[in-house]
Amino acid sequence: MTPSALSTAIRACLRDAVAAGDLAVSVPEEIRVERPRQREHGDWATNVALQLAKAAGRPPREVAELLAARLGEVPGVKSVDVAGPGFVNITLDAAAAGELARDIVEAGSGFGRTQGGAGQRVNLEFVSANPTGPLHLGGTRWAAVGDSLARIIAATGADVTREYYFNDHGAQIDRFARSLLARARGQEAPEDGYGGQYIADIAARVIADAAAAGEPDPLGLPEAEAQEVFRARGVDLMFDEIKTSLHDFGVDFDVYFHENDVHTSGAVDRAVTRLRELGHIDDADGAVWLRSTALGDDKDRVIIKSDGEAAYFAGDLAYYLDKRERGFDRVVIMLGADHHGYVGRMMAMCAAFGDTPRENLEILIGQMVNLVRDGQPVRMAKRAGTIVTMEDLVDAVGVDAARYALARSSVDSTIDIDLDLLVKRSNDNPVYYVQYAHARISGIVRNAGAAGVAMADAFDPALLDDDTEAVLLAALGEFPRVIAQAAELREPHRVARYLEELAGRFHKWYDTCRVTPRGEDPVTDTHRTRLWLAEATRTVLGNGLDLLGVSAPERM
RNA sequence: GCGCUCGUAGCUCAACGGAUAGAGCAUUUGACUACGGAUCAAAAGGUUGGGGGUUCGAAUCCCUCCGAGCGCACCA
Repeated sequence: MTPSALSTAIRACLRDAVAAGDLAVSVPEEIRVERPRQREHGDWATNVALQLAKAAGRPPREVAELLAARLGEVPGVKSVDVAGPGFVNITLDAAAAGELARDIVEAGSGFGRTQGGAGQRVNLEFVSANPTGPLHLGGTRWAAVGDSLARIIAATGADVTREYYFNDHGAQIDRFARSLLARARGQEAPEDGYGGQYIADIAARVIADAAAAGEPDPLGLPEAEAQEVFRARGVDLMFDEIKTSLHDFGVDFDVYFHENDVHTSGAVDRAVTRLRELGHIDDADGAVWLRSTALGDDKDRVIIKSDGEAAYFAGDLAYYLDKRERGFDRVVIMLGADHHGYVGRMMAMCAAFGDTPRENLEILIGQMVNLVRDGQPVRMAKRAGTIVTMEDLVDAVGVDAARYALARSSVDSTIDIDLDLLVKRSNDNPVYYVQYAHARISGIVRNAGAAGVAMADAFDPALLDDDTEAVLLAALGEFPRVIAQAAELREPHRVARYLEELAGRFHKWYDTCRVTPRGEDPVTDTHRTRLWLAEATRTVLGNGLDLLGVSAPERM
């Protein structure tokens, strides 16, 4: 019996109680069924009695008793207990619980997918790092978390587009170009420019590419033209490098949106016109302003500067409108904590367009990644060239370990990465624990074939009566809800944490229950049925790892 | 000064407002005739930064103080 089936049964019991006049409350639409922390409390528990007690005007325990009496009659329910202030603890028949193993195997890669997000069109923007240098650890975190989140939201039936806002317009790109040019001439990076080996590499490639194409040496051009060559070619090379790094990291975007486009296409003008019609524009001091204070922002924002140039924020306006016009009803943007100051104006903009903040536009703020060496924080600086890049991290621990380590923590917490420690003791990463469980089951399945244990010969869920099996089955049954919750809360780390727990349940079960007979012992239906459970576990581990963009190895 | 985010075991981190706050690493002790020991069993480790409040119940919500990070441009 699945948690959702149990939840439905509980609702039916409560309605019966109301119909019989035993209880005077309105039955909630959704009843939470959760796994108790303590195993002794049964397979599942609900606190619905505690929640209904006040409305019913009865002590919680009395409501719980009413529910327990009816629930005990439901087929598949073995026993029901009332505990503590009014929790209802439920234990299922082994057979009813064990059916889940077959359901999972039959659902295969589809197990865990739901339809709660069906019909939603979600645009998820993440990374969006400027093409002035390679991706650093912060961008790497958003790549891992954002891509996983995209997979998770898609698993709830929503249509998800991954998008990268490519900032190829403005002053920092000019600084990047000047830095390249300076390096190509053998000079120091400008005061406000960028340093590091990659600048030298790219500068050299710009010159080499020009020579290969039979173009004049950029260094021989007049200053402005030379800088333009280094700007255009340098940005392209840098961006290709970023794309390649992301691809190697298992992250591919559906749309790379160029900031330049909103400025050249007239999109900014259209957005301003629209806002003017809606009455949110002020003209003052020769500039055009969004009157965002009226919509909750700290201060009004300049859109068009008094020199006639569009402010950076103008691009945001046009870009948001563009996403909405492309049909996305949910625009989600992941930003680092250093950009949290944008939230106010972005939400005000959303409201100005007549949309609903936090519904049509969501901004997820993630905390920073600190680089640590010998227990001491190391500051990363592009100019000094002391950045640790995505490729450094991947070189140190590999894609799987890197993605997992970054995705298993809530983005609300800053995380510390000690590269030296990771290289030395890469087995610290819990990803190996989860992957090992998957590989171990794969080994079992290989051995089972050789030992003559075949799933096709039998499936008798009542034989899954060991305590470790009840615990494992309960964990397996939670998978769809874990995904749904991770999607709803935008918290991919829940999937990782769940997998660690599931792997733990599996390892404990493995220690207690054999799938293939020992020595010359005969093959029984118990072995065959356990093979179903092993396969079900492997399915869920594999599906879960896939949501994190981590491989599920058959051997390690 | 104002604002946002955060403060949980020695370390890195979990915990829809729920029961005795949990894992991993590190430490200590067991299980190697092992379906893969990258495992399992057990011990130890906490006033959830301090103090108030809300309620059947608070790490979680509210107030306040302390501490940390990050923001507060007609820069991008």
